[in-house]
Amino acid sequence: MEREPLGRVRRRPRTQVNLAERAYEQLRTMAITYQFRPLERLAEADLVKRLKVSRTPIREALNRLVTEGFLVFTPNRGFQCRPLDAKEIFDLYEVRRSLEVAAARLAVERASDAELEELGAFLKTSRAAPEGASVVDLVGLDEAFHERIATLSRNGELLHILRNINARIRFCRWIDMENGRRQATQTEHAEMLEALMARDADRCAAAMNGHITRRLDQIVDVIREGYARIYMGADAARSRPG
Amino acid sequence: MEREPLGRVRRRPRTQVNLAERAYEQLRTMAITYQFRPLERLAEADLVKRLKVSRTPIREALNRLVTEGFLVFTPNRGFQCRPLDAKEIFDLYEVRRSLEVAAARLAVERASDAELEELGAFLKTSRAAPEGASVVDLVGLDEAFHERIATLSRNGELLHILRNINARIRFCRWIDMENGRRQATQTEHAEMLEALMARDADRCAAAMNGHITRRLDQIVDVIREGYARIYMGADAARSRPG
DNA sequence: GCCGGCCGCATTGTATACAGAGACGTATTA
DNA sequence: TAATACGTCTCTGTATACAATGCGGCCGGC
Repeated sequence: MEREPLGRVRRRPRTQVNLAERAYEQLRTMAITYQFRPLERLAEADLVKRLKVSRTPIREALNRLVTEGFLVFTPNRGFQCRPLDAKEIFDLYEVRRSLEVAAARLAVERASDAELEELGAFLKTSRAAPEGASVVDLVGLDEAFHERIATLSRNGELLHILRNINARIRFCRWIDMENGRRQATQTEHAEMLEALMARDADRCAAAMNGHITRRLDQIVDVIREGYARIYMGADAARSRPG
Repeated sequence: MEREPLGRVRRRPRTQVNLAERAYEQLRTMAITYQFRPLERLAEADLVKRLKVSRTPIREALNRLVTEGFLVFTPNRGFQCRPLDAKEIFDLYEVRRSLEVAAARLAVERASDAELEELGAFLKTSRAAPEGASVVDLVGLDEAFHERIATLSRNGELLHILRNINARIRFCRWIDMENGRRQATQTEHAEMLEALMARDADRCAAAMNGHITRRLDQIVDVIREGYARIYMGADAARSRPG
């Protein structure tokens, strides 16, 4: 009866994408940045009010975040923010190391020369990021470099797992980057690129291994700092007192 | 009014565990064994009838299986069985290899002598499994050996990821094991144990690497066989025509 | 006869109602 | 005063109703 001519925009703006998907992305961001306090209980009714959708999509999103390791779940008690656990972060770094070392070796075999050129170009532009760039941006560039190598490994499953791990340890990487890691990161990335271009798998794997192991060695300090941030204020994850 | 003395069993058997959890386990088993045809659409209404629970717990289970890689999901079209994809299985084997090699190295460092003794005992009893043992049982023993090493790496995240991968490639391992892999498996496991006990990380890593790489080399054939099984009948995954 | 659009049905997406479990406070008793 | 038991209340678990989407069949036009 009130049909419209084709090509017209739909009357109601329409969600256009799942409410569950949107809820997932919002909650995921909050979890990554520790906007929930560790072990804080996430009452579904509260989230209904905050996200303005019903419990169904919210539960769907929460469940997904549990299987991805961002939240924990107890039957009949609901969902909680995961604790910031030193052992867990340590384990994740260790897994990340083994995956990225493998990715480096595979990339040496499988990446084309053109792709390595492009990786070099990316490294160059990222070096050009301003001195005062935010840690969020710097970690973004760092992650991007590593994920590019993983992409060049031509192993989709490896990349997928690595992305999940990266999201889970991102908070710690922000803190680590604040401690003036930028210079060392750049140098070590350059070494990896060189090894890739030289098609030297052993050298590339060793560079990657050392690169990540050095971060791993400082986890305990980073975690301690992380606790301070989380309990200092909601936005502590993002900004550094200037 | 009808209260009971302590220590008595509850009157109603009670579900005792989430319907969602049970639905998850049932559907997961079906997915692992390819009781759904690749790309078969899983209509929620059908599953309601089959599992005798409402759509809510079923959707929860299905969503979980998507994030774990057992199903695929398309918005407004629902859930499908994942395709049996050679590249995906290949990638999973590659990831598995890198994780298990890392686990082997870590286990060399971290496992106690007593734990290695126990691993040896396990290997001995598994060797005693009868000649006519089912492939399901044999693969179970194989997986158990590998997961024990992962446990000895003391890295919970690594173990968790490995378990997921094992479930996703289990179907292929059944087929591989049918092709008379038992003897080689036993020998190679023994070699790994020896290297562990000698506390020789390089040798242990090399043994693990070779062990898994040999399986990887045959993936294509295994997948071809897998397709035949899936399309031959529901129970094809389990039994081998004598 | 073939192509395109329209309509109806089947299926998914979301909200909500209701039931059950657990937590907390209070009152009662030893 | 302390411990316990009970009742209430909040929150989660599940079912179901309703909305919206997409697919397939049917009809009409070319």
